[in-house]
Amino acid sequence: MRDHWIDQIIEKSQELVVDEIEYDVITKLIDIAYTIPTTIANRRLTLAAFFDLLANAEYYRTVSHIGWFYCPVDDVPLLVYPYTNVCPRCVLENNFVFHKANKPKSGVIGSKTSRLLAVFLQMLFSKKGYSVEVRKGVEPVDMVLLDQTQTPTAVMFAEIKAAPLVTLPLTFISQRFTEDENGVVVDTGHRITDHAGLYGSNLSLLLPVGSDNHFNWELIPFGSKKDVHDELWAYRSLLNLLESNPEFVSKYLAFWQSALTSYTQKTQSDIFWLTNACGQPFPRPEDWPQRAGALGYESVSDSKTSVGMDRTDDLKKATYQSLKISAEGNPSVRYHYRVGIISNIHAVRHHDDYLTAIQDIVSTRDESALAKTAVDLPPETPFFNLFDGIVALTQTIARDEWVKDIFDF
DNA sequence: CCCCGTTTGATTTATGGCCC
DNA sequence: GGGCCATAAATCAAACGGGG
Repeated sequence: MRDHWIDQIIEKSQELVVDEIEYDVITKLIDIAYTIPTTIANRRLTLAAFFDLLANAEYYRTVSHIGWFYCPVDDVPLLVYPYTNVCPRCVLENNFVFHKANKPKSGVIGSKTSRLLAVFLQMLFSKKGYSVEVRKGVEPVDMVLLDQTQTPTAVMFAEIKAAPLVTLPLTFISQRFTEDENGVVVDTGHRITDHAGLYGSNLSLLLPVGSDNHFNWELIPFGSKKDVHDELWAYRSLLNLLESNPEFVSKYLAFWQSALTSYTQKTQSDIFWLTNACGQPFPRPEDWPQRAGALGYESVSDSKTSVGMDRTDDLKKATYQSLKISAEGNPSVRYHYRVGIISNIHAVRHHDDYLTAIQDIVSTRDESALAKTAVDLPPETPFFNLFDGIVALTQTIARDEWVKDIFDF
Protein backbone atom coordinates (compact mmCIF):
# COMPACT_ATOMS: atom_id res chain seq x y z
CA MET A 1 0.00 0.00 0.00
CA ARG A 2 1.47 3.29 -1.05
CA ASP A 3 -1.10 5.55 0.63
CA HIS A 4 1.57 6.94 2.93
CA TRP A 5 3.49 8.33 -0.05
CA ILE A 6 0.33 9.95 -1.42
CA ASP A 7 -0.45 11.41 2.02
CA GLN A 8 3.01 12.97 2.18
CA ILE A 9 2.78 14.60 -1.21
CA ILE A 10 -0.67 16.00 -0.44
CA GLU A 11 0.54 17.26 2.93
CA LYS A 12 3.50 19.11 1.39
CA SER A 13 1.50 20.47 -1.52
CA GLN A 14 0.65 24.17 -1.43
CA GLU A 15 -2.54 26.11 -1.84
CA LEU A 16 -2.69 28.35 -4.93
CA VAL A 17 -2.48 32.04 -4.08
CA VAL A 18 -4.35 34.18 -6.61
CA ASP A 19 -3.90 37.93 -7.11
CA GLU A 20 -7.04 40.02 -7.28
CA ILE A 21 -6.28 41.31 -10.80
CA GLU A 22 -5.40 37.78 -11.90
CA TYR A 23 -8.71 36.54 -10.53
CA ASP A 24 -10.59 39.30 -12.35
CA VAL A 25 -8.87 38.65 -15.69
CA ILE A 26 -9.38 34.89 -15.59
CA THR A 27 -13.00 35.28 -14.49
CA LYS A 28 -13.59 37.55 -17.45
CA LEU A 29 -11.85 35.23 -19.91
CA ILE A 30 -13.77 32.16 -18.77
CA ASP A 31 -16.98 34.12 -18.79
CA ILE A 32 -16.42 35.16 -22.40
CA ALA A 33 -15.39 31.63 -23.43
CA TYR A 34 -18.70 30.27 -22.13
CA THR A 35 -20.80 33.12 -23.48
CA ILE A 36 -19.79 33.53 -27.11
CA PRO A 37 -21.66 31.19 -29.44
CA THR A 38 -19.43 28.34 -30.49
CA THR A 39 -19.25 24.61 -30.74
CA ILE A 40 -17.72 22.61 -27.90
CA ALA A 41 -14.59 21.94 -29.95
CA ASN A 42 -14.13 25.60 -30.58
CA ARG A 43 -14.66 26.38 -26.93
CA ARG A 44 -11.63 24.29 -26.07
CA LEU A 45 -9.61 26.21 -28.65
CA THR A 46 -10.95 29.44 -27.18
CA LEU A 47 -9.83 28.45 -23.71
CA ALA A 48 -6.35 27.60 -25.01
CA ALA A 49 -6.19 30.88 -26.93
CA PHE A 50 -7.21 32.75 -23.76
CA PHE A 51 -4.55 30.93 -21.77
CA ASP A 52 -2.05 32.33 -24.28
CA LEU A 53 -3.27 35.85 -23.43
CA LEU A 54 -2.59 35.14 -19.76
CA ALA A 55 0.85 33.77 -20.53
CA ASN A 56 1.47 36.84 -22.70
CA ALA A 57 0.63 39.13 -19.78
CA GLU A 58 3.26 37.26 -17.82
CA TYR A 59 5.79 37.80 -20.63
CA TYR A 60 4.92 41.50 -20.82
CA ARG A 61 5.58 41.88 -17.08
CA THR A 62 9.27 42.50 -17.73
CA VAL A 63 9.09 44.72 -20.85
CA SER A 64 12.09 47.06 -20.72
CA HIS A 65 13.71 50.01 -22.47
CA ILE A 66 16.24 47.75 -24.21
CA GLY A 67 15.29 45.27 -26.94
CA TRP A 68 13.11 47.39 -29.23
CA PHE A 69 13.37 47.52 -33.03
CA TYR A 70 12.49 50.42 -35.29
CA CYS A 71 10.41 49.49 -38.35
CA PRO A 72 9.74 52.24 -40.94
CA VAL A 73 7.30 50.58 -43.38
CA ASP A 74 3.64 51.25 -44.25
CA ASP A 75 3.46 54.96 -43.34
CA VAL A 76 3.29 54.05 -39.65
CA PRO A 77 6.77 54.02 -38.13
CA LEU A 78 6.81 51.65 -35.18
CA LEU A 79 9.00 50.55 -32.36
CA VAL A 80 8.33 46.82 -32.06
CA TYR A 81 9.14 44.43 -29.21
CA PRO A 82 8.95 40.96 -30.76
CA TYR A 83 8.90 37.47 -29.20
CA THR A 84 10.30 35.61 -32.20
CA ASN A 85 13.52 36.65 -33.96
CA VAL A 86 11.98 38.74 -36.78
CA CYS A 87 10.35 42.07 -37.42
CA PRO A 88 6.77 40.87 -36.87
CA ARG A 89 5.21 43.37 -39.24
CA CYS A 90 7.54 42.75 -42.17
CA VAL A 91 7.38 38.97 -41.86
CA LEU A 92 3.67 39.19 -42.74
CA GLU A 93 4.86 40.41 -46.14
CA ASN A 94 7.30 37.50 -46.31
CA ASN A 95 10.21 39.81 -45.56
CA PHE A 96 12.58 38.42 -42.93
CA VAL A 97 14.35 41.16 -41.00
CA PHE A 98 16.24 39.69 -38.04
CA HIS A 99 15.77 41.09 -34.59
CA LYS A 100 16.41 39.22 -31.38
CA ALA A 101 13.29 38.13 -29.53
CA ASN A 102 12.57 39.35 -26.00
CA LYS A 103 11.75 36.09 -24.30
CA PRO A 104 12.02 35.99 -20.49
CA LYS A 105 14.66 33.73 -18.97
CA SER A 106 13.54 30.11 -18.90
CA GLY A 107 13.95 29.60 -15.18
CA VAL A 108 11.49 32.43 -14.53
CA ILE A 109 8.82 31.84 -17.13
CA GLY A 110 8.50 28.06 -16.71
CA SER A 111 7.25 28.15 -13.16
CA LYS A 112 5.08 31.19 -13.90
CA THR A 113 3.19 29.55 -16.77
CA SER A 114 2.82 26.30 -14.80
CA ARG A 115 1.25 28.19 -11.95
CA LEU A 116 -0.99 30.13 -14.33
CA LEU A 117 -2.30 26.91 -15.85
CA ALA A 118 -3.05 25.58 -12.38
CA VAL A 119 -4.97 28.75 -11.48
CA PHE A 120 -6.80 28.69 -14.81
CA LEU A 121 -7.91 25.08 -14.26
CA GLN A 122 -8.96 25.82 -10.67
CA MET A 123 -11.23 28.59 -11.88
CA LEU A 124 -12.62 26.43 -14.68
CA PHE A 125 -13.54 23.71 -12.17
CA SER A 126 -15.20 26.29 -9.94
CA LYS A 127 -17.11 27.73 -12.89
CA LYS A 128 -18.43 24.28 -13.76
CA GLY A 129 -19.39 23.60 -10.14
CA TYR A 130 -16.87 20.83 -9.54
CA SER A 131 -15.44 20.63 -6.02
CA VAL A 132 -11.95 19.91 -7.30
CA GLU A 133 -9.12 21.65 -5.47
CA VAL A 134 -5.94 22.38 -7.45
CA ARG A 135 -2.69 22.58 -5.49
CA LYS A 136 0.97 23.06 -6.36
CA GLY A 137 2.78 19.77 -5.80
CA VAL A 138 6.29 18.99 -4.60
CA GLU A 139 8.81 16.88 -6.51
CA PRO A 140 8.25 14.64 -8.29
CA VAL A 141 4.66 15.90 -8.60
CA ASP A 142 3.90 19.23 -10.30
CA MET A 143 0.17 19.47 -9.72
CA VAL A 144 -2.21 17.93 -7.20
CA LEU A 145 -5.95 17.67 -7.85
CA LEU A 146 -8.21 16.74 -4.92
CA ASP A 147 -11.91 15.99 -4.82
CA GLN A 148 -13.03 15.26 -1.26
CA THR A 149 -16.64 14.81 -2.29
CA GLN A 150 -15.79 11.56 -4.05
CA THR A 151 -15.69 8.28 -2.12
CA PRO A 152 -12.95 7.42 -1.81
CA THR A 153 -11.29 10.83 -2.18
CA ALA A 154 -10.24 11.40 -5.77
CA VAL A 155 -6.61 12.40 -6.26
CA MET A 156 -4.70 13.13 -9.43
CA PHE A 157 -0.97 13.78 -9.48
CA ALA A 158 0.24 15.28 -12.74
CA GLU A 159 3.23 16.60 -14.62
CA ILE A 160 2.56 20.09 -16.00
CA LYS A 161 3.81 21.37 -19.32
CA ALA A 162 2.68 24.88 -20.14
CA ALA A 163 3.96 27.07 -22.97
CA PRO A 164 2.13 29.52 -25.22
CA LEU A 165 1.62 29.15 -28.97
CA VAL A 166 2.19 32.82 -29.69
CA THR A 167 3.06 36.01 -27.89
CA LEU A 168 1.78 39.09 -29.66
CA PRO A 169 4.49 41.72 -30.16
CA LEU A 170 4.22 45.00 -28.24
CA THR A 171 4.46 48.16 -30.34
CA PHE A 172 4.82 51.90 -29.88
CA ILE A 173 3.91 54.39 -32.64
CA SER A 174 7.11 56.28 -33.29
CA GLN A 175 8.27 59.44 -35.00
CA ARG A 176 9.91 58.74 -38.33
CA PHE A 177 13.64 58.28 -37.74
CA THR A 178 16.03 60.28 -39.93
CA GLU A 179 19.78 60.57 -40.30
CA ASP A 180 22.27 63.02 -41.72
CA GLU A 181 23.77 61.69 -44.93
CA ASN A 182 26.37 64.14 -46.27
CA GLY A 183 24.38 67.15 -45.15
CA VAL A 184 21.02 65.78 -46.30
CA VAL A 185 18.44 64.46 -43.84
CA VAL A 186 17.12 61.08 -45.03
CA ASP A 187 14.81 58.42 -43.64
CA THR A 188 16.35 55.57 -41.66
CA GLY A 189 15.69 51.87 -42.24
CA HIS A 190 15.18 49.07 -39.70
CA ARG A 191 17.33 49.71 -36.67
CA ILE A 192 17.91 48.39 -33.16
CA THR A 193 16.82 51.08 -30.75
CA ASP A 194 15.93 51.80 -27.15
CA HIS A 195 12.51 53.02 -26.07
CA ALA A 196 13.68 55.87 -23.84
CA GLY A 197 10.16 56.93 -22.89
CA LEU A 198 8.80 53.47 -22.10
CA TYR A 199 7.16 54.28 -18.76
CA GLY A 200 3.77 55.85 -19.33
CA SER A 201 3.90 55.44 -23.11
CA ASN A 202 0.84 53.98 -24.79
CA LEU A 203 1.70 50.52 -26.08
CA SER A 204 -0.34 48.48 -28.56
CA LEU A 205 -0.53 44.82 -29.47
CA LEU A 206 0.36 44.01 -33.07
CA LEU A 207 -2.50 41.72 -34.09
CA PRO A 208 -2.46 40.00 -37.50
CA VAL A 209 -5.88 40.12 -39.15
CA GLY A 210 -6.93 38.44 -42.38
CA SER A 211 -7.69 35.04 -43.81
CA ASP A 212 -5.70 31.84 -44.22
CA ASN A 213 -4.29 33.22 -47.47
CA HIS A 214 -2.88 36.46 -46.17
CA PHE A 215 -2.67 38.42 -42.95
CA ASN A 216 -2.32 42.13 -42.53
CA TRP A 217 -1.64 43.86 -39.23
CA GLU A 218 -3.69 45.98 -36.88
CA LEU A 219 -2.70 47.88 -33.75
CA ILE A 220 -4.80 47.13 -30.66
CA PRO A 221 -4.39 49.87 -28.02
CA PHE A 222 -3.29 48.05 -24.90
CA GLY A 223 -1.95 50.14 -22.03
CA SER A 224 1.19 51.41 -20.38
CA LYS A 225 3.71 50.37 -17.78
CA LYS A 226 3.90 53.14 -15.18
CA ASP A 227 7.35 52.47 -13.73
CA VAL A 228 9.84 49.75 -12.94
CA HIS A 229 7.66 48.40 -10.13
CA ASP A 230 4.49 48.25 -12.22
CA GLU A 231 4.65 44.50 -12.87
CA LEU A 232 0.91 43.94 -13.16
CA TRP A 233 0.45 46.51 -15.92
CA ALA A 234 -0.29 43.87 -18.55
CA TYR A 235 -3.03 42.19 -16.48
CA ARG A 236 -4.64 45.58 -15.90
CA SER A 237 -4.36 46.39 -19.61
CA LEU A 238 -5.72 43.02 -20.67
CA LEU A 239 -8.75 43.33 -18.40
CA ASN A 240 -9.43 46.81 -19.72
CA LEU A 241 -9.09 45.59 -23.31
CA LEU A 242 -11.57 42.74 -22.74
CA GLU A 243 -14.09 45.10 -21.17
CA SER A 244 -13.79 47.97 -23.63
CA ASN A 245 -13.09 46.40 -27.03
CA PRO A 246 -15.52 43.55 -27.78
CA GLU A 247 -14.26 43.22 -31.36
CA PHE A 248 -10.82 42.30 -30.14
CA VAL A 249 -11.88 38.85 -28.93
CA SER A 250 -13.29 37.64 -32.24
CA LYS A 251 -10.35 39.04 -34.22
CA TYR A 252 -7.88 37.53 -31.79
CA LEU A 253 -9.57 34.12 -31.83
CA ALA A 254 -9.60 34.07 -35.63
CA PHE A 255 -5.90 34.85 -35.65
CA TRP A 256 -5.08 32.33 -32.93
CA GLN A 257 -6.89 29.45 -34.60
CA SER A 258 -5.13 30.20 -37.88
CA ALA A 259 -1.84 30.31 -36.01
CA LEU A 260 -2.52 26.87 -34.51
CA THR A 261 -3.30 25.48 -37.96
CA SER A 262 -0.13 27.08 -39.28
CA TYR A 263 1.91 25.62 -36.41
CA THR A 264 0.40 22.20 -37.06
CA GLN A 265 0.92 22.17 -40.81
CA LYS A 266 4.20 24.13 -40.81
CA THR A 267 2.84 26.30 -43.61
CA GLN A 268 5.93 28.58 -43.66
CA SER A 269 3.96 31.69 -44.52
CA ASP A 270 3.16 34.93 -42.69
CA ILE A 271 1.76 34.20 -39.20
CA PHE A 272 3.63 30.88 -39.00
CA TRP A 273 6.70 32.99 -38.21
CA LEU A 274 5.03 34.42 -35.12
CA THR A 275 4.42 30.97 -33.62
CA ASN A 276 6.96 29.37 -31.33
CA ALA A 277 9.21 26.59 -32.67
CA CYS A 278 8.78 27.78 -36.28
CA GLY A 279 12.46 27.08 -37.06
CA GLN A 280 14.67 28.77 -39.65
CA PRO A 281 13.35 31.19 -42.29
CA PHE A 282 12.55 29.76 -45.71
CA PRO A 283 13.77 30.81 -48.16
CA ARG A 284 16.67 32.16 -46.14
CA PRO A 285 17.44 35.79 -47.08
CA GLU A 286 20.95 36.78 -48.20
CA ASP A 287 21.57 38.91 -45.13
CA TRP A 288 20.14 36.51 -42.52
CA PRO A 289 22.65 36.32 -39.64
CA GLN A 290 24.65 33.28 -38.59
CA ARG A 291 24.47 32.03 -35.04
CA ALA A 292 26.84 33.86 -32.74
CA GLY A 293 30.09 31.93 -32.61
CA ALA A 294 28.54 28.92 -34.30
CA LEU A 295 28.32 27.29 -37.71
CA GLY A 296 24.61 27.41 -38.47
CA TYR A 297 22.15 30.22 -38.99
CA GLU A 298 19.82 31.91 -36.56
CA SER A 299 16.28 30.61 -36.36
CA VAL A 300 13.13 32.67 -36.15
CA SER A 301 12.17 30.53 -33.15
CA ASP A 302 14.07 27.43 -32.09
CA SER A 303 12.28 24.08 -32.20
CA LYS A 304 12.98 23.64 -28.50
CA THR A 305 10.79 26.64 -27.78
CA SER A 306 7.87 24.35 -28.38
CA VAL A 307 4.21 24.78 -27.68
CA GLY A 308 2.23 23.19 -24.83
CA MET A 309 3.55 19.66 -24.20
CA ASP A 310 4.94 19.38 -27.76
CA ARG A 311 8.66 19.62 -27.02
CA THR A 312 10.16 16.16 -27.55
CA ASP A 313 12.24 16.27 -24.35
CA ASP A 314 9.12 17.29 -22.46
CA LEU A 315 7.17 14.29 -23.74
CA LYS A 316 9.93 11.94 -22.72
CA LYS A 317 10.28 13.48 -19.30
CA ALA A 318 6.54 13.66 -18.76
CA THR A 319 6.23 9.98 -19.63
CA TYR A 320 8.86 9.03 -17.05
CA GLN A 321 7.28 11.28 -14.41
CA SER A 322 3.87 9.75 -15.00
CA LEU A 323 5.28 6.23 -14.66
CA LYS A 324 7.21 7.27 -11.56
CA ILE A 325 4.28 8.81 -9.72
CA SER A 326 2.08 5.90 -10.76
CA ALA A 327 4.59 3.42 -9.35
CA GLU A 328 5.08 5.41 -6.14
CA GLY A 329 1.39 5.81 -5.40
CA ASN A 330 -0.19 2.60 -6.65
CA PRO A 331 -1.94 0.63 -5.43
CA SER A 332 -3.91 2.93 -3.18
CA VAL A 333 -6.67 1.88 -0.77
CA ARG A 334 -7.82 5.18 0.64
CA TYR A 335 -7.75 7.18 -2.59
CA HIS A 336 -9.11 7.01 -6.09
CA TYR A 337 -5.56 7.65 -7.32
CA ARG A 338 -4.89 8.87 -10.88
CA VAL A 339 -1.84 10.17 -12.79
CA GLY A 340 -1.08 11.96 -16.04
CA ILE A 341 0.17 14.94 -17.98
CA ILE A 342 -1.57 18.31 -17.98
CA SER A 343 -0.86 21.06 -20.51
CA ASN A 344 -2.43 23.99 -22.28
CA ILE A 345 -2.09 22.52 -25.79
CA HIS A 346 -1.89 18.83 -26.73
CA ALA A 347 1.14 17.40 -28.57
CA VAL A 348 0.05 18.72 -31.95
CA ARG A 349 3.21 17.76 -33.85
CA HIS A 350 4.55 14.86 -31.82
CA HIS A 351 1.55 12.95 -30.49
CA ASP A 352 1.75 10.27 -33.18
CA ASP A 353 5.46 9.60 -32.70
CA TYR A 354 5.64 9.89 -28.93
CA LEU A 355 2.26 9.07 -27.40
CA THR A 356 0.16 6.92 -29.71
CA ALA A 357 2.20 3.79 -29.04
CA ILE A 358 2.15 4.16 -25.25
CA GLN A 359 -1.10 5.91 -24.40
CA ASP A 360 -2.92 2.63 -23.65
CA ILE A 361 -0.10 0.97 -21.67
CA VAL A 362 -0.99 -0.52 -18.30
CA SER A 363 1.55 -1.71 -15.75
CA THR A 364 1.81 -3.83 -12.62
CA ARG A 365 4.47 -5.41 -10.43
CA ASP A 366 5.67 -8.97 -10.91
CA GLU A 367 8.06 -9.96 -8.12
CA SER A 368 8.44 -13.45 -9.56
CA ALA A 369 9.77 -11.97 -12.83
CA LEU A 370 8.14 -14.97 -14.56
CA ALA A 371 4.68 -13.74 -15.50
CA LYS A 372 3.94 -13.82 -19.22
CA THR A 373 0.21 -13.16 -19.11
CA ALA A 374 -2.21 -11.88 -16.51
CA VAL A 375 -3.22 -15.39 -15.41
CA ASP A 376 0.36 -16.05 -14.26
CA LEU A 377 -0.10 -13.37 -11.59
CA PRO A 378 -1.91 -13.81 -8.26
CA PRO A 379 -5.65 -13.25 -8.62
CA GLU A 380 -6.74 -9.66 -7.93
CA THR A 381 -3.36 -8.26 -9.06
CA PRO A 382 -4.16 -4.67 -9.96
CA PHE A 383 -3.10 -2.96 -13.15
CA PHE A 384 -2.37 0.75 -13.39
CA ASN A 385 -2.61 3.11 -16.32
CA LEU A 386 0.61 4.70 -17.50
CA PHE A 387 -1.61 7.73 -18.18
CA ASP A 388 -5.06 8.05 -16.65
CA GLY A 389 -5.15 11.32 -18.52
CA ILE A 390 -3.16 13.08 -21.21
CA VAL A 391 -4.91 16.35 -20.71
CA ALA A 392 -4.80 19.69 -22.47
CA LEU A 393 -7.23 22.58 -22.75
CA THR A 394 -7.45 21.69 -26.45
CA GLN A 395 -7.98 17.92 -26.06
CA THR A 396 -8.41 15.29 -23.35
CA ILE A 397 -7.42 11.65 -23.67
CA ALA A 398 -8.60 9.81 -20.55
CA ARG A 399 -8.86 6.22 -19.33
CA ASP A 400 -10.76 7.13 -16.20
CA GLU A 401 -14.32 8.42 -15.86
CA TRP A 402 -13.54 11.00 -13.19
CA VAL A 403 -10.65 12.41 -15.23
CA LYS A 404 -12.86 12.43 -18.32
CA ASP A 405 -15.62 14.25 -16.40
CA ILE A 406 -13.60 17.03 -14.83
CA PHE A 407 -11.61 17.79 -17.99
CA ASP A 408 -14.68 18.02 -20.19
CA PHE A 409 -14.72 21.68 -21.18
C1' DC B 1 23.93 30.68 2.81
C1' DC B 2 25.18 26.78 0.09
C1' DC B 3 23.72 22.56 -2.25
C1' DC B 4 20.95 20.54 -5.34
C1' DG B 5 17.41 19.82 -8.54
C1' DT B 6 14.32 22.02 -11.78
C1' DT B 7 13.13 24.93 -15.51
C1' DT B 8 13.57 26.29 -20.55
C1' DG B 9 16.78 28.60 -23.71
C1' DA B 10 21.21 28.21 -26.38
C1' DT B 11 24.48 25.57 -28.70
C1' DT B 12 26.53 21.42 -30.46
C1' DT B 13 26.16 16.84 -32.39
C1' DA B 14 23.67 13.09 -34.76
C1' DT B 15 20.53 11.44 -38.18
C1' DG B 16 18.25 10.82 -42.40
C1' DG B 17 16.57 12.19 -46.98
C1' DC B 18 18.00 13.72 -51.33
C1' DC B 19 20.83 14.59 -55.26
C1' DC B 20 24.59 13.90 -58.21
C1' DG C 1 28.73 6.79 -51.55
C1' DG C 2 29.83 11.62 -50.33
C1' DG C 3 28.19 16.25 -49.66
C1' DC C 4 24.41 19.17 -48.52
C1' DC C 5 20.66 20.46 -45.89
C1' DA C 6 16.98 20.31 -42.41
C1' DT C 7 15.52 18.56 -38.27
C1' DA C 8 15.85 16.00 -33.98
C1' DA C 9 18.39 14.83 -30.06
C1' DA C 10 21.83 15.66 -26.73
C1' DT C 11 24.35 18.58 -23.98
C1' DC C 12 25.45 22.87 -21.74
C1' DA C 13 23.93 27.05 -19.42
C1' DA C 14 21.69 30.42 -16.29
C1' DA C 15 18.34 31.51 -12.96
C1' DC C 16 15.46 30.25 -9.33
C1' DG C 17 13.92 28.31 -5.02
C1' DG C 18 13.42 24.76 -1.38
C1' DG C 19 15.70 22.50 2.29
C1' DG C 20 19.29 21.53 5.46
